[in-house]
Amino acid sequence: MHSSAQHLQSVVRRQIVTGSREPGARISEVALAAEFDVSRTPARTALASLEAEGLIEKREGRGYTIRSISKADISNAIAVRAALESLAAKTLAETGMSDEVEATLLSSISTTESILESDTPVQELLDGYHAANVIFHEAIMLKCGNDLIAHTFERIAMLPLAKLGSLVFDTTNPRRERMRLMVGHSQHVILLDALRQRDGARAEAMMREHSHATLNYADLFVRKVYENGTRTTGGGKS
Amino acid sequence: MHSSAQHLQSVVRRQIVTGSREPGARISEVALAAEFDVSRTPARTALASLEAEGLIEKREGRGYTIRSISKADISNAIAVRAALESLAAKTLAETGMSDEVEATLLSSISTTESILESDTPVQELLDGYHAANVIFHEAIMLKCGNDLIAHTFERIAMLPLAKLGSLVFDTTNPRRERMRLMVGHSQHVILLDALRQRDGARAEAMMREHSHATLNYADLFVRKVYENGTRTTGGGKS
DNA sequence: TCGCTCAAAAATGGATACAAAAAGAGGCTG
DNA sequence: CAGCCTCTTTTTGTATCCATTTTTGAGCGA
Repeated sequence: MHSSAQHLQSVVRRQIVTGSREPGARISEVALAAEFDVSRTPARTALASLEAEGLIEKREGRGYTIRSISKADISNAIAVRAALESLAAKTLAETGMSDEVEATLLSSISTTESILESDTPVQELLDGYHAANVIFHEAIMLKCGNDLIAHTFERIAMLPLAKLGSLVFDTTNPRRERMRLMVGHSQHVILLDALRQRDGARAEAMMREHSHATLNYADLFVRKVYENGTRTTGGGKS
Repeated sequence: MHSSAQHLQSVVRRQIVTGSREPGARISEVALAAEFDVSRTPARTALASLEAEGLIEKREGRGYTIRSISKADISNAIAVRAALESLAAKTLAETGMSDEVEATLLSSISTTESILESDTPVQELLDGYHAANVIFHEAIMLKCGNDLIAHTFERIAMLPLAKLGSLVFDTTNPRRERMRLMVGHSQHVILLDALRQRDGARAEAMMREHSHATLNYADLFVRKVYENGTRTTGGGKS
């Protein structure tokens, strides 16, 4: 089922977000085609798609170059995601969520609650929370009633750290991580309550705060990464 | 300098937004290629780009279909645009605008002010205001310091009525139109003031209100269009 | 030694040919 | 008469070839 072009796109995307491909490096159709032993056609398709995702840039007549992600890019991506997500929360609250969405959110919250209450090791804690977190946020973004939000989000989702799947963790400080996750969990609870009461303003404000926390944390994290080289976990399933 | 693919994309885009192409109709690569007497390669590129813009949808194994734009789609697009634009205003206020941006905004405001004070005919009034309005909003969106906002906006800008160039006017009621434009102008003035004072919260709130007015008006307009068939002006330069 | 020009090589955009897969229509069989 | 199977047509995905444009490098001249 995977066409050659989609396979290329997937592989190169992973190479870019994991840093296998140096930012600023150039990719040409011919080079990519030769590297994967396919013709230029799927290579061209893949590069066009990656450009639409914002991972590479097209230089007129000079091929594509890997975008180098700066601290500002990360902050920008989180800010945009926060704006979209708070709009989604507001919309969903005002239009009312379906029983299905409510069940999904509730299930996610139950999961994170039981995970946080248990005494699991850090890595397992992070993975479990991460999975439930993705479910929670995707349910809101994708089922909020404004399809354009989901559409827009998917277009920019591949930018590192903006993607839901790219939440960053500082495994060197388990206690603090656990606390941070508990705060996030409590915000999920409040969000669900606001959605149930169809309180658009409250849902919007809560989601905004929730995203803002992520931004603050990412900012701190980025500073560490750029200065000390701290590692990340909770990686990039697409 | 326009490549064949870009030309196709531009033409078909116009056909779609002007309604030349029936919503729901199918477009295949071969049909499009034959129609414009080009090969399938640029046709494929153009269709892929149009799909990224959200104007057409890809049905697996069944070609592309023209998306039919509903009232909800228009509201959704305006809501997303409002969220992005208020974020842009906030960002620009907090980071501080360059002298160049300030000059642009001031120039736009001067233009709309002189237009509104003069006694020009309706059509000329609308065209003049429209042009200045586009300059004002684009200056904020594109120069706010968050390039992802501009990038994101460009990806969704083609949805009818969400595009800056697609502001709608009800030419059957000139007095009311003039009043509406004056309100918009006054909001521009306030926005510039907030930006100058680097008051992010005020700039954000004002832009939100400004966009909200557009949404309300568009909602009213859409109702008319769908029920009475009122016409539009101020049309779609791309 | 520096700069200019011209040529060659490479890269992109477009055209076409080929294969595979899927949808539709029509006939065949139970 | 209905359901299924098959053949045809349509459509997509991929490979390759051609042309145009750009870049780079070498050589020559001042």
